[in-house]
Amino acid sequence: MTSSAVASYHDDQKINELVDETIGRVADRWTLLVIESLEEAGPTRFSALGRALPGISQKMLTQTLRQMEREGLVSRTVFPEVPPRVEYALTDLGHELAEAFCGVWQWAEKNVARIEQARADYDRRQERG
Amino acid sequence: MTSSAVASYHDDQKINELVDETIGRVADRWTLLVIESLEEAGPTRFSALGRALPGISQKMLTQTLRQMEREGLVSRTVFPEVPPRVEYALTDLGHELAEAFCGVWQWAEKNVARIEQARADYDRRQERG
DNA sequence: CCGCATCCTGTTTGATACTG
DNA sequence: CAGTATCAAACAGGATGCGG
Repeated sequence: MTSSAVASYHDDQKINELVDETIGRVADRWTLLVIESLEEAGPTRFSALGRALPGISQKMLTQTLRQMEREGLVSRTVFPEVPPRVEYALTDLGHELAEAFCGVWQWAEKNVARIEQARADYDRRQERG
Repeated sequence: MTSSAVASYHDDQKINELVDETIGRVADRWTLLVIESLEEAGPTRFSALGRALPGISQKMLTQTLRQMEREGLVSRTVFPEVPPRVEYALTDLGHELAEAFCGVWQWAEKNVARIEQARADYDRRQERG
């Protein structure tokens, strides 16, 4: 914390709430996939992003991008052309988040088999019990 | 995200879907808080966990723990006593996930101010435009 | 003490149609 | 192309009461 304000117990509480809230927004399904896609492909236009995220609706894509823009994770650039073109890109903050999520992503990748196994075991136990 | 992670992503769509699904489950609000709480406090019983997570309902706590148990993130131990006692603890897999999430947690903690600022800027821009 | 079953409500999401 | 508007459907979540 770089804040010059007095660091009190209550400040810590407030910060934890902010952290929780932030993670809650950022840990969203589509947000994660958008981050991944932009990190991988660089600046991408709206329709291309939609194609890159199978199953997302236009509405959810718009909503997700707006929220991410508000959080400062992506930038939105409108090109005054015909037909219109809008490109989305990760900001520095967004890029740093992508890197932070790397650990979770790798964990998931590395442990897919263990998780599948755990589910299978659990479900089998349920069927019997 | 590392290039190897991205490469794997391209290599196997099935695994990617599993990874997405897994992250979707794990990125859940209560799941994160439960992981944090168990990582910090060690094995904890149901009611104590409820007290440690202000705002969670009994239903959501049960639901979250069941799902985590199914994914192999927590273990559930019933002590045949009167009154009944049930303790939850992180498995190795759960512990590793907690460590992986450290990066995201630290990112959020470190950037609370930047995000707040980004939101304020965005909202101000909206008011004008 | 633990936690499942039920009911009920508010939010989230998808489909569709329309605008600049 | 890049959205917005609207409506219905689906789902998450809370409250309550019961059972092991």
